[in-house]
Amino acid sequence: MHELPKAYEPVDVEPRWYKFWMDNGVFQASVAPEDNRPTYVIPMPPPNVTGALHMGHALFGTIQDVLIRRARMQGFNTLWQPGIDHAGIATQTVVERQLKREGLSRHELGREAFTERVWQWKEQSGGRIAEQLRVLGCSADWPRLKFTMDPDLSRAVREAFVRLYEQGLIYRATRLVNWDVGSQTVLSDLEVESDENVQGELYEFAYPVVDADASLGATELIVATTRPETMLGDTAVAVHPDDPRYLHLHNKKVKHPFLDRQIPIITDAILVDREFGTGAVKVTPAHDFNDFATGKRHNLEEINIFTLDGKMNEACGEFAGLDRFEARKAVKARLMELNLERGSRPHLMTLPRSQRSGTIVEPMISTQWFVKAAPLAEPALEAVRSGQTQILPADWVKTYDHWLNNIQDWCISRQLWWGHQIPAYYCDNCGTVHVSRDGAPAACSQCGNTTLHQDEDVLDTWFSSGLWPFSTLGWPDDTLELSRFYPASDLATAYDILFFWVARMMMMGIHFMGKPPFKRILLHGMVVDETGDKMSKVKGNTIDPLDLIHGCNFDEVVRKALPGAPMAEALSKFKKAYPSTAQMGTGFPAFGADAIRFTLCSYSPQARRIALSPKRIEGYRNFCNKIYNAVRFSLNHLSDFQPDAAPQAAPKLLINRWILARLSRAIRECNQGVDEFRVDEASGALYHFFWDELCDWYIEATKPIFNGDNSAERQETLATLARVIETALRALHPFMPFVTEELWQRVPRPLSRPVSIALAPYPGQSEDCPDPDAERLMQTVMDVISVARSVRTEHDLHPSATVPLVLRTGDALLRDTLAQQAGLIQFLVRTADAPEICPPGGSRPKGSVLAVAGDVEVFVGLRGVVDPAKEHERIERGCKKLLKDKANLEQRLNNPKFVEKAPPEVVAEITNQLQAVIRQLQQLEIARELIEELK
RNA sequence: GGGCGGGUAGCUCAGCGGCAGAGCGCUGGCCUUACAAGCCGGAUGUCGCAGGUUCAAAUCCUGUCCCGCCCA
Repeated sequence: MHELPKAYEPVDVEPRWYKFWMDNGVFQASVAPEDNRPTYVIPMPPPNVTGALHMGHALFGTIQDVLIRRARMQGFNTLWQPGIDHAGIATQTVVERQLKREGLSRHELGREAFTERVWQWKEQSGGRIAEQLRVLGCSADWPRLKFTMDPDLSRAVREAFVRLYEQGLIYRATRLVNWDVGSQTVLSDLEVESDENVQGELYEFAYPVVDADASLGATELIVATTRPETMLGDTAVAVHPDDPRYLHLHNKKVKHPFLDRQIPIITDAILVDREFGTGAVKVTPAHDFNDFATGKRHNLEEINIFTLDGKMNEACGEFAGLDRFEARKAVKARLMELNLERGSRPHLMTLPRSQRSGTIVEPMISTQWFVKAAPLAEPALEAVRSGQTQILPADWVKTYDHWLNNIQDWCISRQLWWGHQIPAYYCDNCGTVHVSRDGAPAACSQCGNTTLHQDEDVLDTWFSSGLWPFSTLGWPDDTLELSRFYPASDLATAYDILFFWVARMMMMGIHFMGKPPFKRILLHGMVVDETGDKMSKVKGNTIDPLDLIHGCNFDEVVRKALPGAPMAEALSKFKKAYPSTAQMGTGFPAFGADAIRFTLCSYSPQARRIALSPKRIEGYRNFCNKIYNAVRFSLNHLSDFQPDAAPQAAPKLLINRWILARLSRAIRECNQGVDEFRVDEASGALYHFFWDELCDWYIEATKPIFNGDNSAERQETLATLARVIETALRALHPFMPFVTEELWQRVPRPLSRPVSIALAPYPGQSEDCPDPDAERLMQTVMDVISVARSVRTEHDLHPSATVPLVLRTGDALLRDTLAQQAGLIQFLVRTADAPEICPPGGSRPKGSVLAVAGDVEVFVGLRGVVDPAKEHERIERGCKKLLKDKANLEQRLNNPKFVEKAPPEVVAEITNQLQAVIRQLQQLEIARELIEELK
């Protein structure tokens, strides 16, 4: 085995091990009939086929990989089902844009040729994200990768559609829907986003009243609107029934100024808010959801005024052919000419925008397919209510309930060419609808006509993703996979797709499989920039995770984050979004996948926003290096060690007992953290153990032993070190798969271990060795050492200078312990000789400074090398703090209610603390006297 | 308008009844044979604001002010 370089270089190491895992089939779920291990299953949220890896993917990839790798090591038959989503609108848009560059449109190409083009594009550039997830270390079962348009998944989609149709849960209806003018398709409610507080205007104009009687009041009705152009589709004007201003107009009509139409004045208490605008509302039933409902109440005509691409249609008279925004100007100009304009004022409003195309969504009346949602929602609610499926963090249950309780029917048809074409066929003769799982029927069931055509539309992409947990396992066939891996164990995803995806999987899973699709739903936050802003191309604050893994200079990072912008501007925006990059020179070094992963794990998953700090990644890159060097040190001593040959007796040395106890504790915390979906606590426990305890204390403590001549102690320590290192690497592996595999392969380990750490047992109860006595005693030893070191530093002693040390305590057990650890103390405090350990009282060592560590008086010999003034300062500082503590404790104890009502153990604890403080104050008094002797 | 988060050290965040914590940054010293991507020390807080409950509140309750998200 070759020498390990001095610093860890992830770029050299990572690709090698990924290949090794793939070659050994480490990630593959087992379908062997005789395999009766319990299963652990995670369906991976399928990324869009158009997508490139972004920090959101890195986050879910990391979290799920931690869960799946630990479960795999724990002996579960694990399946992490990977996949890619065909992403209807997004993909179609990408290819249409490509065609546009060639001067073509999809209509010129025709449906078949266009779909062919999309498939070509998919084969070439789609799905690179799967490759990128591998760079991150994700241990999905890649040979099982599914694409939502694969033939088997398409079959599942058809089957689901037909069954729901047959059950009356899918229907076709003419409704007011959200029309995406940009993509020219209908959208579901969820795909419409609201732009809040958009600066608009509230525009007022007058409708002349037909046969007005001026003696009764106004002869015109002034309405206020934010969309003057929709007046071309007005079929009523509504006022509040009780509004005294308009009583004389009830049952009258107004005249449309541009169209040959009289419009009724109606009274409606639901639609009209008397305080808003003029208290009179124009009603456009075909283009506004509230107006649509009003229209239904009053039987109003619905007049469509727009074409599908957002222009005014033939119903608009002189305005026909204008774009909807031009039409607004034109209508206003004409109203002005006719002297009907009555004013305008600024108005903040909310605009509906397409999540996909970004254009303003137009409500339109249209015939579409819908899923009846309420009957599917009820069992999905019940599954969570009953605990069959658990949502973590539980805060989200309320949101889930609220949405499902108020769910609207789901519009599932889309006017796209890329997607699952709706399996509905219309008779060309009589129009009868036939829904069929196996293609067009030979003849119409009603009239016998043999020419039928299939519905042009495709299904909402989320319809197929809703089937994901079982369509990927072979449904509707009764497969081994389905019986073994459904329902899944955990679903982990960012909270933003709770409705889009999670709730729909719940509904579909329960409906088709009879059981909810997962036992737990784990919702985590979204990665945002270091200042808390959403990452976006517009802001120029996106970071490509691969740039963090492989390293990248900022010029290049910024070129990608804000394409086309001037470099200086882009760079300044980027650095503002990530203040900590100011300390990182000209670019990101190659942090490696492990560092990114550990960083993402270090954030609490329940935080809604995960503010990515590059400096934090650097810290965990350093941690990788720390692990690497700790193992490098260990290997210097362990190269010939073989654990199977060594005696397995429990260690006797305090330091060895202590580290095993601390390791146990860290593993317990880690397992508990992962179990509770607190990967931050889990990773934090291991970090703290490895760095602050294993490296800073244990490894240091082994040095005098390895350099000493006590062979029994050496052997015991070698065995313990080997065990601790190997166990710690296994515990860390789910978080940092690469560095742990790289090191584990070199570390002495039992012969029974498998080929890869990824298959080795995860540390757990079987290796638990609690030892609270060792922890307590070692803590005192550590405190003594820390206190002595503090004294040294505070008195400006050079680190290489040695000092005499006397330790006094009344506790005989402690004296024994300290005596046993004398070598360690000598080494870590740098004392001239072994410290002198004795009971309190008697003559004090001359020329010493006294400090206190719990029940131990620590005398550090400083005669002649120290400034008494400094010591005075140190003592005063200590006194001040102790006196404050003393006052605080006394105040509590002097309160009779506290003594009476607080739990006895709390009172005892406070009493003990007070006594300890008093003792320490007494000792500082002595320390003060000792100053004299320093001179 | 309804709902949900958040406001704790200079920054990013844990903690959610019993002595205010971590990482980074800051700072003093050190190339101590695993690691300077390091080691040994140190400083740092009206826990958004105002009330209340409690022996005890960053933590529970009420109100309030900011910030963010979702829904209508």
